[in-house]
Amino acid sequence: MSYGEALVALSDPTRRAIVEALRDEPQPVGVLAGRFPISRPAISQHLRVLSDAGLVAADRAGTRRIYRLSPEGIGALRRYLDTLWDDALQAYAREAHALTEGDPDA
Amino acid sequence: MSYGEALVALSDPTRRAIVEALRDEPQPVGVLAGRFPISRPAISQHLRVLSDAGLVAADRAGTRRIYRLSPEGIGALRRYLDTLWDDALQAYAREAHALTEGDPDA
DNA sequence: CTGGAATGTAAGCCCTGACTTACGGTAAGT
DNA sequence: ACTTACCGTAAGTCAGGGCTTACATTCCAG
Repeated sequence: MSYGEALVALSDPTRRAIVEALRDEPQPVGVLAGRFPISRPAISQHLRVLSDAGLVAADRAGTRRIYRLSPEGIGALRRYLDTLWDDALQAYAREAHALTEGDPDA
Repeated sequence: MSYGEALVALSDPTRRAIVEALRDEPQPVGVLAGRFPISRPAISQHLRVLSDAGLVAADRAGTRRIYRLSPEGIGALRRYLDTLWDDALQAYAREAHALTEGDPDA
């Protein structure tokens, strides 16, 4: 049950933008920082949060660290939402049934 | 593209707990507030955020408001994560391919 | 129509977290 | 070995959001 960290990580718009940037291709921190109006350390801190949530991962290439999307955290979040989706549909179905049938409890 | 609001809404642990409580069955605000160690107005504020994100919806029953899960926001978030999942798998496949083949670019 | 129950809203406090600058550490180049 | 590039970490600042109390609103009961 680690989807909580992933949700916190993706709640920040800057971190979502970082994820969006990594959708195209893996990128080192410096290049990534160049795409945003904030400092490089701030990007590093965001990458730390995203990494802890299992949403991104880094591959070392000399002194550089190439970050890429990681299926780990994304998959966990996806599985959680799938079950939540099922429950939401059941609630919706009961609602529709109650309205058409006029049956308040069963 | 309203999954941003949903992510912000679900980033709070109390709001996630409210969603979990609503998975069992729709509940009025008062009953819902009884399950948490915070005040009732705080619950109302959380429900407001969840409602704006399309994660929950309310049905009026007299002076009560019965809240339930709503497929709207959950579905939007699910669709976004599906596409992100695909891109993450592609990145992972390229990574594995590069390692086994030793081909750094193509 | 008056009383009370159930809920949303307003104003204010306080703490978490996002950002900055400064610094430390590691790897490549000469 | 020295320098330079690239990156993570530490400490401090400041705005945003979650919580509370107080108030406004709506609906049913009598």
